[in-house]
Amino acid sequence: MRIGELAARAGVSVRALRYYEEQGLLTSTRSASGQRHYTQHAVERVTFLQRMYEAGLSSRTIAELLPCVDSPSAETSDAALERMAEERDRLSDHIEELIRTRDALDGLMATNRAHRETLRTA
Amino acid sequence: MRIGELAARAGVSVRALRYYEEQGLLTSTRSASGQRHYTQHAVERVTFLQRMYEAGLSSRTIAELLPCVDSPSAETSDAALERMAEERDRLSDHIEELIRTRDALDGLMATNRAHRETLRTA
DNA sequence: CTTGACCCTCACGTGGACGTCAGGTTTTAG
DNA sequence: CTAAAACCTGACGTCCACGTGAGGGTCAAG
Repeated sequence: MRIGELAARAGVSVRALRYYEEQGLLTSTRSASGQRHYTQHAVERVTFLQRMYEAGLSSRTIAELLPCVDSPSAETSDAALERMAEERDRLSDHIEELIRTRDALDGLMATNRAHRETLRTA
Repeated sequence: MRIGELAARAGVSVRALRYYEEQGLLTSTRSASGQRHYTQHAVERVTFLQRMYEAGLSSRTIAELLPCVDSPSAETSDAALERMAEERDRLSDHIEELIRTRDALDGLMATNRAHRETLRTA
């Protein structure tokens, strides 16, 4: 498929796909005229990339993880696996922090609603 | 206390505090010479702001929530409370997404380690 | 009374993941 | 065969939470 279709299927912009390639996160074969072509597999690759971005990883960091994704347990993936474990732990900490933040918001909302009840009863 | 001390206590930069004030998220009294002075309460205010930023809220969004924080159940906080509930839900969804991402990373790591075992045994 | 730490207000710089316009080629539908 | 739609490569624009000087007052200590 061409870049427009991949963009539609993966739910991202064409510009984003070109950017991913520029960052070494996504490869494509080129037709004689220079147009990018992708396989079905590219869709899940892009989904994976989106997931990593959402987790707060930078393009550079994602690039460091890719050997681990593409060729499991190759010699070169030693560092990648370590990096992945590192990012996983960072993500885990972040999740816990966000949960505490959600609790804080819940507390604030409860306080407000309690006050509201007080006013209505008075 | 002055701005330097608040920065140290809250663990943020002096620049950040001035920025928060510029965005209407933090107020200060000024001395005759124009220097900012804060009360103890400012420390927790800044901590709250940091928490909101970490949750992915923008300055504008945080500003919309503040009436709810400052004067619980005032007339003006109706919209604020609704906004807060909205952001809480958004945060909750985000947390779940991050957990799925962590699971994905765990799966990748497991696959890699399994391959590694296979290679060692062979 | 001077030195050094701290404070002030502009105001431009930064990094990252794209958005967007320019100017041109290629593919597809009719 | 033609026009629209889709694609290409630069390259500058955007947003946002600050970082970072520039240039100049302020305050406690010696």
